[in-house]
Amino acid sequence: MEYKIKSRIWIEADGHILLGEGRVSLLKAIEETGSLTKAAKSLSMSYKKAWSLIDAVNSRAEEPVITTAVGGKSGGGTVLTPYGKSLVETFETINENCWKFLDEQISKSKL
Amino acid sequence: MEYKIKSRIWIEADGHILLGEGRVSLLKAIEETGSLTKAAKSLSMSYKKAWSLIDAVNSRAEEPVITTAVGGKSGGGTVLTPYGKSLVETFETINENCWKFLDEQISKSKL
DNA sequence: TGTCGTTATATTTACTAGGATATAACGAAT
DNA sequence: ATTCGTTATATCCTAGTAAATATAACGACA
Repeated sequence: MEYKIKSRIWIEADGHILLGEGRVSLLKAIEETGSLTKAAKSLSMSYKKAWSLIDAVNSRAEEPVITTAVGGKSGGGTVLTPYGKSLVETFETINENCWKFLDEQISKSKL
Repeated sequence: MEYKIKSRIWIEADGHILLGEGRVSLLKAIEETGSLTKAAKSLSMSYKKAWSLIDAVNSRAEEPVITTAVGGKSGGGTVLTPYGKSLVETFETINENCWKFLDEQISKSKL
């Protein structure tokens, strides 16, 4: 029986949560599908929840994270801005670095 | 407006959570008060919740984390075992190291 | 102009984690 | 024997969160 160490990180802006693991996977799903509806479905998440998450991110981020289009032949869609992509990218690198760091820490410890 | 990075870590045993921030503060409160009832009160936590948390820790840890006494003049009490103390200590050091590490990471990033 | 799939939002329903409450057992001291 | 404060556990009940449902607005295209 071994102990394992886990972590969750998130980025805060102005005391409110801006970006966590859930929101990052949603943003990535948006990038892949080009639509908030499809992204929500691909994560088995209700549209409402997905929309609230994205709304929270957008209202706290220094720049918009997505651009939305309403209407048109395809009904519209949602795409990530370059700024949104860079947010996702730095989050994921820091997150992976954190995991590695913690694994080192636990193996150094007496447990 | 600045972004800050936060984290929560926890230790798992056998796929189940063993120790997180909440359980650690409870263990510390037990160490200070010598009683599960008083520890729960000092954290404004119901006895039931405190007991369930401690029970979960005890059932997953490799060695007992507390010893309990029932009855007697003072009604009984709960004290941390040396193993419990060492768990708390290593958790807290790793946690603080993690915070420092993440602060470095975010300041290195482009955000 | 009517259709379509999307964004956007409100409202109602269901679920579940936690709080409140009650009670038993225990044993040292008086 | 009685008292006392604690551990330990069961049951009920509430509140806050998430899901389900409904509906409006939009605009390119046929």
